[in-house]
Amino acid sequence: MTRAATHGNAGCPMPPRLRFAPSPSGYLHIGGARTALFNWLWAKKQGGRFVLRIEDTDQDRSSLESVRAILESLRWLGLDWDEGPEVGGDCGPYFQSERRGRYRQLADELVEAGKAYRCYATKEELDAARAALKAQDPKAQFVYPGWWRDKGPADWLEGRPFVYRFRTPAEGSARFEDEVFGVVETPNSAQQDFVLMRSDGFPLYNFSCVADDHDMRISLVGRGRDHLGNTAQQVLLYEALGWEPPRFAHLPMMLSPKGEKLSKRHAAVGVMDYAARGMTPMGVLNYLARFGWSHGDQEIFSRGELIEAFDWKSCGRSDGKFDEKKFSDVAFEHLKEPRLTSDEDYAAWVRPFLAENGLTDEQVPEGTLRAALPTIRERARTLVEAAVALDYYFREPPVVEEKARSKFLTPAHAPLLAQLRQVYEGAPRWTAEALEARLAEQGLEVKLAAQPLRVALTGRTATPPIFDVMAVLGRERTLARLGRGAELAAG
RNA sequence: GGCCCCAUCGUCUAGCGGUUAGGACAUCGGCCUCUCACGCCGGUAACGCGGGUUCGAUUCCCGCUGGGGUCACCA
Repeated sequence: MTRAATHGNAGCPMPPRLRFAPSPSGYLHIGGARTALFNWLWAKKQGGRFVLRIEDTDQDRSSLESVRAILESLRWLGLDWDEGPEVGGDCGPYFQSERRGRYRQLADELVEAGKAYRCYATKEELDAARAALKAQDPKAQFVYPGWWRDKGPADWLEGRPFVYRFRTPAEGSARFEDEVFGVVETPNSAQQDFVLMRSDGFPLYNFSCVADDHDMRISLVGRGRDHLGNTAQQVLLYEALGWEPPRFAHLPMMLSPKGEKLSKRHAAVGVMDYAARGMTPMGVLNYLARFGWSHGDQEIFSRGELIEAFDWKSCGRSDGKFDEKKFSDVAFEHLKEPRLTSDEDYAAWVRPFLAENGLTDEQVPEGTLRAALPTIRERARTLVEAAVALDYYFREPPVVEEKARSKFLTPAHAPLLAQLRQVYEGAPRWTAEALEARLAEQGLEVKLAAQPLRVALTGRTATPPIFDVMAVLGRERTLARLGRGAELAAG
């Protein structure tokens, strides 16, 4: 039994509950996807539950459109959630905007217990104080002066808007043991009386996060290191509310190649951008998994292997830089290996890209597609490239590149092409080996015949081994294309 | 600036006191070859600096430097 599997005061082993809690203020980017992945992996490995919660407490930045985009990305990645939007669960609602009553109730309880207080200072007053301080000392850091810290109900300005502030203990410190970073301790003196709820009744992150993680019985919170500092405040809140905190696991951050915080400015960072580029979900997941986590020297993992091998203890602690080349290579590895992407899955993944190029499903028989895949797997780094590589197998007639034609389909090649057509018309067996052998039997050299043959059959100078191509095309289409090639060559 | 975190090839990383410091990507040679790829073989390339501890530090401790995060009525 692992520590993480133990939760609750009875010490009885319970399946862990993990969560991913994005704020719907844009699409899902790869950093967020990695956070979701690690939590998902641990839930799968431990037989726990993976909860999806939408942190839409910032009205200005949240949108339903973003919620849809995030759900779409998670589904594409195959990171299914056991509880959350569209699937429900016992701990709902899973949108924070629908849980405001609970936050208000908890905030009032904290006030009653003397752990929080109402602060009637207006934004204007605060801004003025901030400005005054800056005027005196531009480098000074403004902290809330505590105007309402020691006041009580008798001082409340009924009818006026107010925020709830946490009464941070003057002494002591917040301490927790992170699964990745170990013991982290922050003195309370470094903390000011932070706001719990805004005057419009919406909670702030640190408050709603604690309330929901508790109410949703989350046993381990895995998130980015940018939240490491927030954890101290949250630990203080758990103490004030008399709750046992969950375990925490912070992940080192994924930075841009230049070492800056990753953002839209750095090429593609959205999960669906990579889907559009023709990567598979596992290609993306594999790269993300190996970022800040390792398992000996193993680089490539299937979904099952990832679940089997994942462990918070094997996560690193230092931030890393995103590397497009490595990402591309990992994604390629997944396309190349039938062990990682079966022919069946590959066919299903590549069809939309073929369709994008104007090849309808009727033009792409499943049997031919499956037969063609082994010939292009090691030649296509993405599904976009795969669709290009597969094109001539299905397009009738195939597109003939001008440079290829002018080099290998000239009048001088016409007799050879005509001869090749005859040679293969009489071929008794139609397998790659037999087709290659037939050439020598008829006194023709592979070296001399290959390129004209290739261009006549595919319209290109670079393709899989030409006899493999012929085997996939079949006798009828091969002979037809040879005939057409001979005609083109003759002019 | 306060608080917190981090530090091995260009990049992702292995290493958990004694290793010729390993792997992967990238890069540079070569081999294979009907083209293009794949694959294979080989090369270049790293422990930030200074103190300790120790018979011995990449590894443990301290300082420095460097990088990052966070200090909102954002998350």
